[in-house]
Amino acid sequence: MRDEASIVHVDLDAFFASVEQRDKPSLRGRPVIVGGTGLRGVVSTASYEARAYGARSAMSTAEARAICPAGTAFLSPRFEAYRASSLAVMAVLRELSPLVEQVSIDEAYVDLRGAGLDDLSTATVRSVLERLRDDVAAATGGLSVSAGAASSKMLAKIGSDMNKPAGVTLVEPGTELDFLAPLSVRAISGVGPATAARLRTFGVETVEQLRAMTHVDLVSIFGERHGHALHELARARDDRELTLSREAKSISHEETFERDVHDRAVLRREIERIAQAVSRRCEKAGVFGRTVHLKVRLPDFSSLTRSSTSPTPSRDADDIARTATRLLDALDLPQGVRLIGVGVSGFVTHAQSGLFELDGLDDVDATPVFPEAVGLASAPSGARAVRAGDTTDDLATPGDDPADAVASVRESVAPTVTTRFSPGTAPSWRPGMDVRHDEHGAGWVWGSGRGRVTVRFEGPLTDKGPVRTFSADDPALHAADPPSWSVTQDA
DNA sequence: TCTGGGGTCCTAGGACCC
DNA sequence: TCTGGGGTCCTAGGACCC
Repeated sequence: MRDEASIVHVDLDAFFASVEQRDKPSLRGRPVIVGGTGLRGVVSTASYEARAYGARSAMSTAEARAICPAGTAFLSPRFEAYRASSLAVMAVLRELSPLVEQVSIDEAYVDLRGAGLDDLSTATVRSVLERLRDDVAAATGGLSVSAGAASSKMLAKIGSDMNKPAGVTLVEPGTELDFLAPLSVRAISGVGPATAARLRTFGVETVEQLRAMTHVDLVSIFGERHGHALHELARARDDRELTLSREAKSISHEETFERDVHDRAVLRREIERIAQAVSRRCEKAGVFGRTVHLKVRLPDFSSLTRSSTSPTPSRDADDIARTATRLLDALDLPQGVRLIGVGVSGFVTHAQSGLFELDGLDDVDATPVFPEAVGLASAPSGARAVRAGDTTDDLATPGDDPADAVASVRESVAPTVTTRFSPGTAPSWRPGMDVRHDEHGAGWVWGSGRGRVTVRFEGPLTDKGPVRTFSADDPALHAADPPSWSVTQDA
């Protein structure tokens, strides 16, 4: 917590609806709802006229239709228009101070310590807020913002919400504890419906009451991080600085069906479509992901998530769809599906560089090598790159033993050789490489690490999942008869 | 009137390593 | 032969935010 009110939170009022009213004069003064307009749509933003009838964000559009009068406009969002206005607002903020944290399309923090002001007295800060409100209106054709200034992020945010719309609130330094005391615990960042309900069971509804709970109790009820945060924030202790830039950690897309879907062919087609959208966005962001996520929401609104991490980063739509479909196929879905979503995380900025993180170069000898093995790795500049689809023969200098070639490539550049197996024909088995669980279908063998062999199967191997690891001295690996597996090209 | 879509962060358990 | 504790990675689920 600072000793001056130099953190500002800026929040656009009824943003989406206000943009619509600005752009279409016929909507001004009328109730406007922006959001999903389908059977299962929800309200993103309700104009203040619509709020007068009880419409709220996150309410189902069906309910909003029931309570709003005839003449209410129900509009689908126009994100391009909102983004343009958002950019204009952020530019105004950056003009004031370069220290801006954009939280969402309609919200940002500004650190006035970067504004080059002569002083940070409450009088100065108040006039800065008022000018900011006018500058935003001028830059956006009349959009209205509310702003709060305080000694911390939490209090600035609470402040910006207190006098909406177009209100400016300054929490005077020194008054933080009194300001916070009578507020609902919901005012504290990180207290949502579940935490509030839990606190209510202890008779705690206000921040003042929350302060009476001990640190020990809060941590034991809510866990280390959350419990500690509650204890500190209730006392207005908040030293969070602005996060000026942030890199995306995941990219996902999901869609709710108008009616629950029971047909798996429909689900698979939807996964393909969504994977294409996710793939395009990864491309735009310049990232490749190692983990693919599948999300399924059931008709009872419960949801299932499954994920799969591969040593090989990718953003290829077919790769993503294949993995997500495999995860889907392992689910039993007798009730049908309400929503399906696909996401990617574990980003790297270059395809396949993740392999270097997967496996060190210190255990080459422990790695079984097949002449047919397909290398999947990339090399630092100057070294021989091993591409997907390379075989060990490709890696070998003519006349050399391919196994030596792979070993040398591994030593110099490629930490891992991935080999795909399928059951059937003549085995290329050797000690240390047992894949005798052939009743479970095809799998990948990672010849990785310290005398161990890791096998990842396409489907669930056991109820514990698709991975099994064998240690080098596992008797199964040294059994007399080799299992019937053969190596095939991993396209 | 039934509940969107985009994210982030945390927890807990298991596997594995040291 | 038994025992321990910390750290990392992965997975699943849940809370929260806008």
